[in-house]
Amino acid sequence: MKRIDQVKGTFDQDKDKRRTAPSEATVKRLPRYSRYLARLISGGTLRISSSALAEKMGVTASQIRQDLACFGDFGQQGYGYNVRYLHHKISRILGMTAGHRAVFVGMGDAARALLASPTFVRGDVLAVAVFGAEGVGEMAEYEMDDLKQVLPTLGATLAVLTCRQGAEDILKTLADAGIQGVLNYTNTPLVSPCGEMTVKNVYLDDPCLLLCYHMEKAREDVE
Amino acid sequence: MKRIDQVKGTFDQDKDKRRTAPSEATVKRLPRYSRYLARLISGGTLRISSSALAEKMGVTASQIRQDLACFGDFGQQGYGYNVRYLHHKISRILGMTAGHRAVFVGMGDAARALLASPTFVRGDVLAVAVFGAEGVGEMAEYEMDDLKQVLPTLGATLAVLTCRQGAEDILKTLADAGIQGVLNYTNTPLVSPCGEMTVKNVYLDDPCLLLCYHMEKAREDVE
DNA sequence: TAGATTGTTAATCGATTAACAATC
DNA sequence: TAGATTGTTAATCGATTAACAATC
Repeated sequence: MKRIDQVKGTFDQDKDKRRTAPSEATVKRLPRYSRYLARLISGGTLRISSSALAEKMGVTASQIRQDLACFGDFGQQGYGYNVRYLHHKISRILGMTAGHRAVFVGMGDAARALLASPTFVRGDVLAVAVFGAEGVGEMAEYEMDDLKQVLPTLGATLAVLTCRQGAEDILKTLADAGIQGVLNYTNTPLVSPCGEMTVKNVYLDDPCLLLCYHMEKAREDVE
Repeated sequence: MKRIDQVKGTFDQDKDKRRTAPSEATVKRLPRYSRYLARLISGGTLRISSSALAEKMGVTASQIRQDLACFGDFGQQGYGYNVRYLHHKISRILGMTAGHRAVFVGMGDAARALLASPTFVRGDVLAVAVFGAEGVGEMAEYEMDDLKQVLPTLGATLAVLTCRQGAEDILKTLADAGIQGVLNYTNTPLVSPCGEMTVKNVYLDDPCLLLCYHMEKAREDVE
């Protein structure tokens, strides 16, 4: 990476400018920005300043600008940010324009809930098939045993796991088939078996635990 | 707080020792620690050192000790931490011993998934009733219209929202009935109407968006 | 042009890590 | 006692905020 830039020399310096790499904290804020911008779009708002956005997001204007500047120059001095353009850019950064196709292994409640979320309803990620359970909507349905055979034909990039058992074996099969991302709602924490695959373990009661902590604290603060 | 301590003077200094307040980052790690400790308990492990725990959690031993030291002295020099004791302490910190009772407003897929999570299965939080939908397990069922009337009789501390509409009005009713915490799985972001209530908006597709971002990045890193 | 607001640099703040005395 | 490992203090690192020149 460094070497390529050195070869390119100063010529590309202004186009392909060196930016500070986004921190994980920055990345985690992007979905919230994206959601709010989507609201603004449906509300017909055309432009927004970093300070207006900051107020709505409960952060500082500086932080908004810093966060966005990691990825590019999306705004315009004296004007602010074009809502549609910014939303589009963030969608792109979040990989929502990559044409992801998802397969579901099992169809637990978490999977159903995910299918009802904006990302799937809008079709940013497309649900193409389900294995070992009844599908929802237009998804193709397959037996669990057909996973290995059918998977390579689906052009899927990510998988959603809500199966009751065998998650480890299934993960291996998914990796072999070139699946690049796995959302694991199973109670078995999984570790990616190879560098080409990213695995995210989701713990549905986490928000509940954090809520309870904050409730506890709120009570203490009163005392 | 400060004034009370000043009145107490140095007498209580060692008992009620001044600790650094836990950061939000620290709090967010607690559920993971708790989950892993629960696993160790069922596996029969009696003690664990900060360095062993750190390795499993993918953090440093320093961080483990700092995180825990915010809340108390849970370990013992030369020994490490007693697994059961530490798990119990973290449960307590996370408010899991507070006897929380939850009511469900609606019974969407997210609510169902939550009911199947360890927190509810273990009974750390008790599901007592559902309004406007069919219940699961032992929950009492009520019409949505009965919310205002029945709520005060249930002794509920928190509410889980998966209703299709009217979330804002319902929130008001919940607040009036003294509900202290709300998990909102609705697509309408909610803001707490009063200081006694903590509201947590949950966005189910967030993990999916972050996964897609990391997939994108993983691909770029290869190039 | 004047006003507004960005992208960016420097200053501050907070969180993580390293180191070590205390002590089981 | 010797070895292990904590709780804690100091050093480092990174993220947030403030400030401002660039510029639309």
